[in-house]
Amino acid sequence: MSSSKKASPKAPLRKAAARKAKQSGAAARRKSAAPHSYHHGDLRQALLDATEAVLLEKGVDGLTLRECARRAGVSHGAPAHHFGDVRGLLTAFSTISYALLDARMCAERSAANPAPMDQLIATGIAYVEFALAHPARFRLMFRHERLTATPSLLETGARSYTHLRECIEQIDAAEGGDGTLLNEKTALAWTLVHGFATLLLDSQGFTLLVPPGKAAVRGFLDRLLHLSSPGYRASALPE
Amino acid sequence: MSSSKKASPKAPLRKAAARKAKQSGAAARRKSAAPHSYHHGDLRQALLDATEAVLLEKGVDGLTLRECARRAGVSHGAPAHHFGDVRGLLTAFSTISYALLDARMCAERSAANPAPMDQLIATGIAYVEFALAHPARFRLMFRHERLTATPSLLETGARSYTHLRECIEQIDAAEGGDGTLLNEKTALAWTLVHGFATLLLDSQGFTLLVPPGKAAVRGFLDRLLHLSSPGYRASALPE
DNA sequence: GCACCAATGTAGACATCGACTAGATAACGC
DNA sequence: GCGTTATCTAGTCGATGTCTACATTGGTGC
Repeated sequence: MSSSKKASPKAPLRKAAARKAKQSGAAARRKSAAPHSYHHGDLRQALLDATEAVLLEKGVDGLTLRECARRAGVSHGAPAHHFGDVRGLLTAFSTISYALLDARMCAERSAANPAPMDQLIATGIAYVEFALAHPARFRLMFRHERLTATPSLLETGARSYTHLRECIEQIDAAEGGDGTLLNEKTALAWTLVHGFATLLLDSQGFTLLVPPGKAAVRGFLDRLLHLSSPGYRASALPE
Repeated sequence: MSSSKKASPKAPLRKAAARKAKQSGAAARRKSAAPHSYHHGDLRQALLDATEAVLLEKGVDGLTLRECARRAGVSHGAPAHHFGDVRGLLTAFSTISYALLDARMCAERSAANPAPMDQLIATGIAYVEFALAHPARFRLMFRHERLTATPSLLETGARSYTHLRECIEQIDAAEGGDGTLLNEKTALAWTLVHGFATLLLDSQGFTLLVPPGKAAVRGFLDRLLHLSSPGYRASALPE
């Protein structure tokens, strides 16, 4: 609080609340060493961090631009210089979220058995577990009314489809398929993982059907995805 | 406009906009024959009608209590007497929407072949076609942050699950099943129809995979649901 | 060094929103 | 008729998104 800087007549509102959130992180990120400089230093990232926090606490509908600005310790007008309007902030946040989902899928596929079906299972599990780990993030990613379809959003958003498509094609090739019905099979796999994730998040009735626990959810989805792959039909259900 | 009633000093704002929306309908619904009575007569229904119109035009996020009041031709505070707050209005609207979905499912099942699998197909098609016919309605039904979990909402909302469950049980019985895995099978069918409907509404990438046209969508979903029913696996995919 | 400029942040204004309140009006039971 | 209750109006409040004018800063060119 003992600032060596000159006392501004307007007394900028860089309050304690700003550093309370990400004390060392946000402060260290600033270009200038002064703790109360007029310029934030990395407001863009601070606003994205605040968005994540607000999204966690209050959901998509509870998020406001002014609240994010408050948490970042800046005035309510500051975000406009980085994101334009609230749609810009949410679009940037969604783009990052899609990239996180892509990274999660890549990691799960790398860790999984290279067999085509195991790759599909890993991809689907990554999709569902991402949704369960980041519910508000996942919901926002499909709220087009509050997003702007920028090229980078569309490109990043298409990657999850690409992962599924690759797995389906590998399965088809491994089974000696002729490449027909790839659209249908991809749509089926996508429908399964998306419907599963969405219902787990948004339908309490559905969760009663699915055994609780992460491992059980994995097993359940595993069975669903096996069902959706023709080559594995015979061993899909024990009945 | 030539009102026989005494001129109120406060000049109520029952403007032309009110009757422009549902001229004969709303006016005829009023208990009193006076076109400009202080009391609306059926404001509750008029607000629900306005909600549907706004939902169609501007989506769930664009819906405003004051806008609904304007379209119904009443002051912004009037809706509170019928729905409490905006959550009350949306909850009532969602409850009606769930009832419409239930009615649609009942109708499709009645019109379909009584064979268990055909019953499931009909139910699933009703689910998806309802979502496509009433996108904003369908999206609102799963936006729990803006709804209140009233008993009637929960009860009405559970009916679509009941339909699916009944079909799955019938299929299991027809196949001489032992009743095991009913939860899994119901979850699978629900996942399919919900994921399919949700992706068709919220993912432009997904729609590219599905052949356009109502009949094609029906056929596509038909195949997906056949896939999900073990007894029909052998004839599911031509490959 | 230094003046200038674009980027960044502050502060205030405005229209609109949801919610609340007090009071006006109408409908209904007695 | 009369009182009670339901319904509706109008005003208010705090909060929000967006816009504008202005302040501050860091860097660029000279």
